[in-house]
Amino acid sequence: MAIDTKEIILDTAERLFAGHGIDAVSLRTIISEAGVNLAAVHYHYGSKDQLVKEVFGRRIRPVNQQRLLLLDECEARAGDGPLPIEEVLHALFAPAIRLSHDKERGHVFMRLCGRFWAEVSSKMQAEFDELFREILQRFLKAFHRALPHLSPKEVFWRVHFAVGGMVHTMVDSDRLARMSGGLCRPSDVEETIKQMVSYAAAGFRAPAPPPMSSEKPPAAEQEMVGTNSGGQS
Amino acid sequence: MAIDTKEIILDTAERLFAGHGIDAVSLRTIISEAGVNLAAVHYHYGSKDQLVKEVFGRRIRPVNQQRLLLLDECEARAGDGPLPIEEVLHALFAPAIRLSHDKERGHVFMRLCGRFWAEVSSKMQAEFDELFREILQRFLKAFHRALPHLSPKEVFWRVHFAVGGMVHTMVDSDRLARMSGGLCRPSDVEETIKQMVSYAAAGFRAPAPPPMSSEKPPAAEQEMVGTNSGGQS
DNA sequence: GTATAATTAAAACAGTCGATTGAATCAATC
DNA sequence: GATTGATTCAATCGACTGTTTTAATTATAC
Repeated sequence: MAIDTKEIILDTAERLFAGHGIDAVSLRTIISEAGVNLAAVHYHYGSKDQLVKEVFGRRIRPVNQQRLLLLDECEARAGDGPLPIEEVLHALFAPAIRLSHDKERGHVFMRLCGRFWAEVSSKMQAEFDELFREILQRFLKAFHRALPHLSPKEVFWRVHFAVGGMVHTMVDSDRLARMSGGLCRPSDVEETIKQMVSYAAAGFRAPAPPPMSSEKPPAAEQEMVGTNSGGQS
Repeated sequence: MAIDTKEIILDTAERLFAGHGIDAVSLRTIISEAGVNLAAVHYHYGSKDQLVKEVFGRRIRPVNQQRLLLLDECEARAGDGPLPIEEVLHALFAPAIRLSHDKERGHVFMRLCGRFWAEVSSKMQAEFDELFREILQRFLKAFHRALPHLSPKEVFWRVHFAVGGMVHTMVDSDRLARMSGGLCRPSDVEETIKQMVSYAAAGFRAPAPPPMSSEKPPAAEQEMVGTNSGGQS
């Protein structure tokens, strides 16, 4: 009867997971909302965990592909020169944030992704990490190429903060819109991306905080920023 | 025979919530670990929700008090002059992060706080917001005083990103330590605070992104997508 | 038509959940 | 010692969980 039971389950689960969290949504809530039978979930997906994984994987796979694609293009443009930090950050942020308008229910994905990041069961944590390992490695190198004067430690810290801002935007953008009284409009994707890139780029360019006690002499802080191969402004 | 059943429940719940999440930890897990009776939880706290609220409130109240205290001192030092952005950020970050060393189980609180932020039930969301309303208002004004050239919208966005970095550090610092192969040491509180302040201060000082070519007017909001049962409206 | 497989439906499984009960225990006061 | 109030105990409640089973239905091929 239904157009495609399998897909209806996936769509409904995605919407409910995003709205209320994974643990808070039971299979019965999903099948009730979707108008299908309970056994259909296990018939098509085997278990709730696998359903959860598929709900997430369906969205994140194209996102990560596009991230790598944008990074490839960025590296191609840069040639042997340094990578513009804004472009690297844009390649990291834009595919995830932009998905919120590519699909009609895209804004659902934003909250969904954040939920997964904070709520995924420890059993699935390993698979979850694996989904992002390649992305992390590629972008770590890219950030190092963009800001060679930063030590690997600083790069790790700042990637961490950048991801934090991204995840927080995905999970909590509703609160931002509410608290700002509508001044900030997270539903405006391109504006959101610009804000994220602008803030994170400045954060990445911040001078490294002075070492606490040992190691790392400040050395000559000769900034290599300012001359790149591209003529764009 | 226990020293203080009420407190043992609180401590155990805090530790388990921080480690596995709120929904994932049942009262029976808590009372089993704490060595108390199940009814004791309801006797002392009434319900799981209230236990959750107390677990969080016990830690966050002194943190927010100290935040306001540090902000007061910062404002007193500044007199009528502008507030140093680093000091404002320090007042926001340090009490929460530093708690991780004030108490033995402090690092537990960091993960706990992040869990609450992302996982608190929608029913408790209002009370949760209320806990931070005063803090938000005070710090919004402080940030505006520190960087008067920023529009309120920019301030909101950047507070959002700063909080995101903080929350992410609380939730996911384990992953940072693991992924960086020990290069980053989130257990080093002062170093962590320095990294956070350095990154966020630069982000706050970033030039505002140029306004979009076509500033979206708040025209027609996007309607709910999906098939509904033809409800006329 | 029947045979065969894919899919859906209804019911029950075994387990956990938060919450409640009423009796048992304890400490302090009279 | 008896009384009172606070606390803890074991047992149980009804509801809900993910999962499985078995039967009915549908679609497709013979």
